[in-house]
Amino acid sequence: MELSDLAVFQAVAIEGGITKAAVKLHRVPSNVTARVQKLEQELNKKLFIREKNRLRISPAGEHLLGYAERILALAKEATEGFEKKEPQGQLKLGAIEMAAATRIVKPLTVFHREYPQVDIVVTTAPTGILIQQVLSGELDMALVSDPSKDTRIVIKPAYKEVLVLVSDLNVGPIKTPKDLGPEPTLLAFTAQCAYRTHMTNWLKETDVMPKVIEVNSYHAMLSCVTAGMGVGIIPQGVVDIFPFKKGLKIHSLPAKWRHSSTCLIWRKDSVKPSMTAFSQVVLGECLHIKNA
Amino acid sequence: MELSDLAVFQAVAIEGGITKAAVKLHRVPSNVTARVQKLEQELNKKLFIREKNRLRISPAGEHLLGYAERILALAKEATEGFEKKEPQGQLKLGAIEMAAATRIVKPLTVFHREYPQVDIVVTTAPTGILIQQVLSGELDMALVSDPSKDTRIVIKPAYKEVLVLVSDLNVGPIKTPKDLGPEPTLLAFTAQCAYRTHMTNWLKETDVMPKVIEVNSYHAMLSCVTAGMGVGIIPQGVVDIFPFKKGLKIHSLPAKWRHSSTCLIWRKDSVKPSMTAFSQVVLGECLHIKNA
DNA sequence: TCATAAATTCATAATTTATGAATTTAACAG
DNA sequence: CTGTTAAATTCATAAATTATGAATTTATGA
Repeated sequence: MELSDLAVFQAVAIEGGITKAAVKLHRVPSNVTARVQKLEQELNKKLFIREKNRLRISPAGEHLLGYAERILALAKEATEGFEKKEPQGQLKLGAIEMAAATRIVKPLTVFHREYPQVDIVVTTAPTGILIQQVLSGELDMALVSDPSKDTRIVIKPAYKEVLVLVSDLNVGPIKTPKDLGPEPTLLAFTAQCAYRTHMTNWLKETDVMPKVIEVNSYHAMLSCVTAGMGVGIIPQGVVDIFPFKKGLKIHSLPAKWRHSSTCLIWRKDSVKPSMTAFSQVVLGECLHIKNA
Repeated sequence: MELSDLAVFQAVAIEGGITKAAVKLHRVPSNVTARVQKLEQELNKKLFIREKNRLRISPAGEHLLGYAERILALAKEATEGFEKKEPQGQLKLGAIEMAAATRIVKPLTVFHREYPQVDIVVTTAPTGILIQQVLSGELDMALVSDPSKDTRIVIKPAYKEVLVLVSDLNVGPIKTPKDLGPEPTLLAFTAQCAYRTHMTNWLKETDVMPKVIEVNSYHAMLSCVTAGMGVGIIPQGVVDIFPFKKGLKIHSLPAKWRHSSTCLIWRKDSVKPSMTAFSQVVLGECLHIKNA
């Protein structure tokens, strides 16, 4: 069964005869007969009742006619709807843990209020993984930290993050890696995390090799820091929303390691309306924050 | 664009490649490539983004994929749903004026309560017209009076009607046509009305030729009779529901002309579930009435 | 550098669809 | 009763579409 079969069948049903349908379809009557017969044979159902050289639709025909109308209408909508620029469908977003916890909340709220018909899916992962997923099409867009240039990808800086070192209250001031002691314990995310890379690069300057405990949740990490398990590196914005921040001591990093840029990225060649709309919301939101 | 094109496209999108789709569809990869390209050319849209000998779905492809899923699901439902015996769709009923006013009300109520998904359309017309419409397929079923046999039609007697002569209160007893006076006025329906035929046949027995006023509404007719415009022939059942029946005098007809049978008819060759269900409701209802 | 994997191109085979002439069947007009 | 018209159908064949397999291209990875 093909769409053209349904169109022929529908024409016969609506026009009420092979000849009239043939005229309407600009085909020859024998062809219309043959296609109806082919359909009937395929479905093993008489679609029309033949009587006195006339056709009358049968109950099975009525059944099919209802579907034919719906199917053909959908097909028409599909072929004609390509130019629609309304955001719709699914929007697959990725974000680093930090952005998912703080930055993404406002734009998500605004976007969903503006375009409730878009189904949003947010997943979190470290920057490296997110970039791969955007490249492979698993994700439409992602908020990542300091992505390296890639000709296939559009990179729009969205938020400036200030990274800080956090420790428990008993630790003295930390200015250089040496201040962490001989074998410091670092609480950090998975190795692909850009912030962790910042931290270890800083420590490498003075050949300090930390013992790393991987904790893939900021809340868990900060709780561990509060409990004196070690130090962590983290954006200031996350500390601000941590409920027990009074138990934390915050240390500035040297200017070289202090900054990080959270960027919105997407593939150059796969842009759909919902993506344009989301980027406008994020970047607009962003300007607003910067200006405030 | 054909359903098979959409199926091929969908397989490529879901399987994530020409080769895998070809395996799934039991086709050769070159064929799958060709069909995707044909679709792309037809729609004038790139459905996939080609990169490094791999395919990734494009925004236009995602758009089409959503429709393809819906269209193919509908097509499947259409081909598989022929055996469904649930009443559904439209049920086109016809009834003579008398049945529409009285008999059909109860079964219609019961049927609609039982099968609310069926769209009922009721039209009224005289018996002769109704039979034609059932034969031509314009109507699925009809309630008509005393239909003559027809091999194409199933006839099920549903109600026994008792016909009576009605006049205003000033008229004396009517036993024979002569009692109507020299040139009586008959209030009646259109000429195709079976009851009117009964009446004129009775009058022919004694060569009385009435003057006929056509009134195609029982209420109007009875009102005219009450006003003394003439006499009418009508089923007892209609008189019973006439609000001003106190203004009417009712005269029995001789046994030969007294009876009429209201029958449910339909074409032998066009039976659908909603028709079976409706006939059961009417005929069951009927038994119930007879037994009471 | 070679082997592998995926998509594509292209010539050709297989299948499907369209056409036109001839035939069948019923309604209708004279 | 006969010829005319109108509709659907049958059938042989032409036209178009779709499927196949061999060869080619392009990127990946050992």
